[in-house]
Amino acid sequence: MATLERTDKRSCYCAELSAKNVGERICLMGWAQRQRDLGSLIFIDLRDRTGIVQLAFDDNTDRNIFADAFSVRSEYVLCAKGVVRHRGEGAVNKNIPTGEIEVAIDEFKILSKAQTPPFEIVENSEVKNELRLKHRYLDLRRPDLSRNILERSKIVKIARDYYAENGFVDIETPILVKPTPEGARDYLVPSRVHPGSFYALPQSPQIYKQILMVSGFDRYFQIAKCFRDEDLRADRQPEFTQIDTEMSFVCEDDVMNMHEGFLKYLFKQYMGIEMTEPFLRLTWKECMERFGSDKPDMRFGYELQNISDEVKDCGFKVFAGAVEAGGSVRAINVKGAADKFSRKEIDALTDFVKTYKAKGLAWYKNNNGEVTSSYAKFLTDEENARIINRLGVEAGDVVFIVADKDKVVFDALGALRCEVAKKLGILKKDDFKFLWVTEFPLFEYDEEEGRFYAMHHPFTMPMEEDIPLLDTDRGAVRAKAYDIVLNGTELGGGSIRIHDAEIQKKMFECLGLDEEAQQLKFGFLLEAFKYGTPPHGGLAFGLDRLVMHLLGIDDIREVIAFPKVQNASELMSMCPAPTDQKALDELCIAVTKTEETNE
RNA sequence: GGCCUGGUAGUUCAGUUGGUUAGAACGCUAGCCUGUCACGCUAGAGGUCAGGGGUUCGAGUCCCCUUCAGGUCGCCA
Repeated sequence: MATLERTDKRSCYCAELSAKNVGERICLMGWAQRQRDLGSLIFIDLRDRTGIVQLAFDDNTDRNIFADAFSVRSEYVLCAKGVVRHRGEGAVNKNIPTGEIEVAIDEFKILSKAQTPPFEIVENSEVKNELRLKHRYLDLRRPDLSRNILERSKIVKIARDYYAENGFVDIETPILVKPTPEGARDYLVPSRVHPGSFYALPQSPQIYKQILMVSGFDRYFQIAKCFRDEDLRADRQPEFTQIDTEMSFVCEDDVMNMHEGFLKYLFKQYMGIEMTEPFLRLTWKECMERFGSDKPDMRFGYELQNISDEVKDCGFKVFAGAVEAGGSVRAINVKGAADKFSRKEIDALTDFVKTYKAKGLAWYKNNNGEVTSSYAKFLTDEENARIINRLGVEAGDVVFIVADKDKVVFDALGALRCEVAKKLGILKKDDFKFLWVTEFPLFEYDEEEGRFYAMHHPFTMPMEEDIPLLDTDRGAVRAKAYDIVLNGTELGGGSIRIHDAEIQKKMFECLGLDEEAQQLKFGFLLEAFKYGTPPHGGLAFGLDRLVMHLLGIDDIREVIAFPKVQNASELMSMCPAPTDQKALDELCIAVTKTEETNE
C-alpha cells in the first residue's frame, strides 16, 4: 500500500473523460469496480462519484505496475496516472459514457486495500435493506444511491439561491429547545446541570422563526432538521429536513405566491419544466367532498359523489341506516374499468377499505351490458336507476360505494380512489399536479380526549369572518392555513400566524389552556408578542419528500444518506443504544425498563 | 398498540405431500488466457435453513413464541 505525495493530484473525475482528452496525461483517484485479468493484459474499471473509466495495463506497462494491477481486487482504492487513448478497433464499449477511451497507466498506487464487500457495488441492487443500511458507506457508493444524494444537494442549492434572491435571511435556530406540550411526541434530551429538566429536539423551528419576525428579520429561511418521535412510514422518518420559511407583513396570497414561485423556479432550473399556470387552489371542504382527502392526487378523476339523497329511504339498511345515523353514502365511478376488476380483486379492495374502518364495499359493475352488483338486489328498480343516473354509469363502468360516518366514508373512498388508480397503472411519475389546499379547519376534535386540538398549531390565525364562531361553533372555524400538495403527497404547509394578543388568548381558551398553562408553556412567546409584532406567516416544505418526487422515488430512505429503519433505529451505528451507568448517574436518570425487561 | 408480508451459502433465489449427504447463479480463492468491459475456461472453498420451543420414527418444510426487515392502520399540532 502507498500514500499520497505532493505530486499526486487528481486532475479530473473518471466520467469527465472522453475522446476529447485523448493524448492528455491525467491523474485519477477512485475505487476498483472490477479487475479483468486476461493474462498479459489487465483492465481495471476505476469508479468515483461521477462514474467509471477503464484503466489498461499491457506489455508496455512497467512489470512492477503490472504486478500491482494483477493484485487489485474489488473496492481497492487507487491512484492511477497515465495517458488517455482511443480504444482499439472493435473494443469500444457503447454501454458506458467513457467507452470510447481508456487510460494507459504508467504510474500506479494502491492507496488502500479492501475486504470483499458483503454485497456488490452495482446499480439496481436487490440486496436487502437491512444489509445495505448496516454497510451504508458501501451502499452510498452505488451509482443510483449516490446520484440521489448528489441530486438532493443540487436541489438544496436551488432553494438557497431562490430564497436568498428574494431577500430571505438564512438563520440557524436551536436544536436543544423547550419541550412542546401539544403535537407529536418529542425526543427528549436530559440536562446534566439541570437534573430532572429536559430539552427537546425541535419538531420544527416554529416558535423561533416567529420570534425572528418580532425581531425584525422580516424574511427567514433555513434548511432545518426536525424531529418527531412517531412511527415511520415509507415517506416518513423520525428525523427529517424542512425548507423552513417565515415572512412578515404578508397575507395568505403573499406566502403562497412566494412559494409557488419557488416550486416553479425549481421545476424550471432542475427539471427543465416551465409551469406558467397558477397552481390550482381548493378549499379543504371541497377537497374532502370531491376527493375524500385533504391531500388529493389530482392526476386523475374518480371523484366522490354523494348519493345519500338517492338512497336515504331505500330498503337496504346498510345505505339507509348510514344516512339515518348522520353519515353518508358516497361512491366513485371508475369509468371504463369494469373488466379490470374481477370478483377476487373487488374482494381485495373490500379488505383494503376495511383497514380504514369501512364495514364493507358495495359495488356495481356494468361489464359491457352484463350487470353484476353486490347490492342491487336489495333495492327497487327505481332506486337502482336513480343511483345509476346520479353517477352517470355507462357500459364498462364499475362503481364502488361506501356507507358510514362521513369520516370513514372519506377515509375509505379517498384511499380507494388512489388504490384503484394505482392498480390501473394510470399514475405517471413525471406528471406533476400541484394543488394548494386552503381554509383548513382551525380545530380538530379528539373524541377520545373529548376536546379540541389545533389542527395546524395553536398560533394559526382563524379567518376573520369565523372569529365569532370561536365562541359558538369551534368545529366550524376555518384557519388561514394552507398545504401544498403534489400528486397526493403533502409537500408542505403553513399558515398566517396570530399576532393579536386577544385572539391568541381566545385560541388558548378554546384549546383548554388556562392563563397559568399559557404562561408556563408559551410565556416567552406571548411576552415577545407584547413588544410590537408584525403580521406574519410562513410555510415549510418537506425537503425529503420534495426530492423523492423530483427523482421519482417511493422510499424516503433512498434520498437520505443515513436513514433510520421502521423501529427508528439506525443499523450502521446501531443507535439508539444503552449508555453506561456513570452517564446516567450524572444526569440523575434512573432507567426503569429496558428492551430486555420490556414485556 | 393492531393487521399483513418476508428471513435458506458472501449476495439473489430454488427447495415437491414432512423423507438419503440442502441446490443454482453471481461473488470469492487458485491456475490458464493479448482487447476484455456481466471477459472466457478449469478447479476449489463456502450453510447455526434468523433464534428458541413443540408435533413426528423423521422438520428448511407443520404449529407456537421471540427477533429482525418491509408495508399499513392508529399516530404524525
